Amino acid sequence: MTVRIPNEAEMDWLTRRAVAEIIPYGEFVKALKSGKALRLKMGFDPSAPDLTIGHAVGLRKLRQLQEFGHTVVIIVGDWTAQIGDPSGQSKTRPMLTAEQVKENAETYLRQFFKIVDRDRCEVRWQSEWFGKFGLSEVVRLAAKFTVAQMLERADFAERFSAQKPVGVHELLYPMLQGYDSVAVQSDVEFGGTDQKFNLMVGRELQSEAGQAPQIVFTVPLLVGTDGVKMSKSMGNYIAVEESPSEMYGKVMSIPDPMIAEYMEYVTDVADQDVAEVRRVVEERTGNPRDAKMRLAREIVTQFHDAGAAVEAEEQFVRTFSKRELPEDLPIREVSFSTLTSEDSANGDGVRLPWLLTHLEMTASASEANRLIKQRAVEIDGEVVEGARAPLRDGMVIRVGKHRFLRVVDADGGPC
RNA sequence: GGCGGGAUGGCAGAGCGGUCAAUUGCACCAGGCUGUAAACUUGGCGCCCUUUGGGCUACGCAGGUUCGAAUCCUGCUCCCGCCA
Repeated sequence: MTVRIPNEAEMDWLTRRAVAEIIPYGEFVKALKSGKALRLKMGFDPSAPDLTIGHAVGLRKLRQLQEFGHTVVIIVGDWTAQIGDPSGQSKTRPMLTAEQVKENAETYLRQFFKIVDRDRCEVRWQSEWFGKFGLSEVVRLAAKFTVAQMLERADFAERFSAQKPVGVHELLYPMLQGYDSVAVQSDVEFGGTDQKFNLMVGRELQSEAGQAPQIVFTVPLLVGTDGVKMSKSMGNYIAVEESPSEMYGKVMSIPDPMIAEYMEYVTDVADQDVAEVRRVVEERTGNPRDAKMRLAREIVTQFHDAGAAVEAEEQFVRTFSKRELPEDLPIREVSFSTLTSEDSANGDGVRLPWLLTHLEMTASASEANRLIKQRAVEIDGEVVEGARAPLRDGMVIRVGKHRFLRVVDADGGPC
């Protein structure tokens, strides 16, 4: 496999766009110019299987470097997953079983290879080396660090001074991750800015082991769709496997000040254009919505394709701007006669709260009741007033802005 | 090992014998306004029902005191801190 040396513009793109920090910067530039195939390490915890476009920031960088002939080494953190990465966590995570880890890892890799080129990637499991580790090795590894060093980590220090628990096993996390670098002989390790400490530990252990210390490459963290840190638990993320229309819609819901940032980090939109968008948003010289629509198209195109992006946009305009029904209205077939008998319907039809809950459009009948009272439920375009409504084959129920359903009679006709 | 503090709805955090399905903030949902932005504003936010009402289940777990307990007592479980 031949390595191509980036020209000046490419070098600039590689080392500046969507980059937080490269330590040491000079080494990295030198390494890219050396013509040597680099081993680009990235680890992941198979604890949270959904990849988000936040992860895509780093993965895109890996992909770009693959195009120049470098090799990605992805580490499946099957041991560290059992600890749970303490980075940015306010509390310790529950440990996972071996089966869960395996399953999660598969899911993760499937998504990972949507961005990263599988042919120029090496998949390594931590158990390859940690499986053979004995207590003496663990002690030897731990002996290389002091408690004070570990407490340099911002999140450990914060938790410690806030009198929140810090598990002893958590101190092991950075060491294990660092040792991975020794095991796979990595040249560069990638991670979010919150990973900096862990990545630096790798450098330390590599020089101890007589290897050239890896270059640390951090990418910025993408904030969530609500403007705060993107995380699974907040539900404010956009998954890479999301459907085109979901993805498009979620992008449209991000706050304006984040548009330029998203563009810079997860798209290839030219720097000048990103700067222009930033200016438009700040100075309010145009409608930021247009910039956001472009961003949404770019993102959908990247994770699906251009056709899907156009379609998602049409769908979006139709449903939300024009308030019409979406084209790909979900359809639910139910037997009207069963519904009628189960609900002891009378001449006025079935009880709506019960029906909505039965159709899983609302979590409970109480919730449905509230929504009806708040005039948030429509049937065939009419706001629902009463508690009962007649069934009609093909009726369209809408709850709030986002929930739609076309109900079709499974009995095949009026009952 | 000793001493002390605590466990309340998604989170934070009030309540300390009845008026508590439980103050408040955040998060969330819905209506209005809009660009599914922000800001603002209104309502809501345990479950079920024939819904200006009724019923059921809930304040770590198990018992007890009482006409009545999230609130008092006993035991258990778990968490946190300090000292050793």
